[in-house]
Amino acid sequence: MPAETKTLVEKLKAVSHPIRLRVLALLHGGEMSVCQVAETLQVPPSSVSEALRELRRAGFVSERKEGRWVFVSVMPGFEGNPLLSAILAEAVKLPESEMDRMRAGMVQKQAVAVVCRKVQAAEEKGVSHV
Amino acid sequence: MPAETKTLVEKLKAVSHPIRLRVLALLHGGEMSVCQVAETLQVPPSSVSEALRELRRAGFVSERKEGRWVFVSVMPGFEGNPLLSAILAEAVKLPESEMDRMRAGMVQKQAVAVVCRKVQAAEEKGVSHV
DNA sequence: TAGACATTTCGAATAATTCCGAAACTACAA
DNA sequence: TTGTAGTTTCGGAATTATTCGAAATGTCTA
Repeated sequence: MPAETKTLVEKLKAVSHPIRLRVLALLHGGEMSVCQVAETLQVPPSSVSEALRELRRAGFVSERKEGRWVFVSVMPGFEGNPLLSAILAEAVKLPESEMDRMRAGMVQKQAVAVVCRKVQAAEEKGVSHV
Repeated sequence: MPAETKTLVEKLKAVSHPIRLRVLALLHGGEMSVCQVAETLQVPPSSVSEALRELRRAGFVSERKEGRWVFVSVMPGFEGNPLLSAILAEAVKLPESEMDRMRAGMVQKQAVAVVCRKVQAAEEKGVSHV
């Protein structure tokens, strides 16, 4: 199997997944830190990290490190990428993406540090992540 | 998990596969029978049938029965579907799609019945399908 | 009707993915 | 330096996907 196919297949695989699609749609609304994404989607940070790894490999998101935080966003220039644009356009229409955006609105009203500490505290009390 | 997500995820999964992508790219060149696709891609008919089932479920191909043959093609009106159009545009660029198109050119010079009998005969002689 | 043919479904072995807690790693802060 | 917070990697059990031959199904033809 030639290398190029694998590349397109891998890109498509990267978005053939509920959480990864939600992450992509969420980032369409703007840059966020990993822990903000985890809090918004109500998913463990390790799962978000793995989702982001795949999306990064596919060339769909980029990252920016700032201190101990990693901020991720949709790859700059995605407007010129018809495949990614089409996927984003569909992904943001999903009902769970709308819910995620609502929750993101609340999350982003708080400082990054506050959000992330909250997640940690909830986990220590045994609050489950659906 | 809401139904709509599953739908988009399922669509993307349907094309996250080397053979299914090749089938889609091949059909972009025009309608073909299942056995013509199998002969062109050098893949067993049962595998092609399964690939087509997924693509049909995703709404990417449609079929037309004519006697004992089933002719499949890219869903009519796909030009108005940005997601499918973007996927097709990438898929037809793949090197193996170019090779498939070359082989398809030879396959289509012959009558459908001839092509399919040939496949059968080859299999009886133990010629392997890569 | 019997037989050939195109296609689909089934079975089952093998491989790949998914998921999340635990542990490791890194940068900051006291 | 010690601790803490954010992130990533690892382990490995559970689930799901892939593959193709064999068998089943429906259609044509002699």
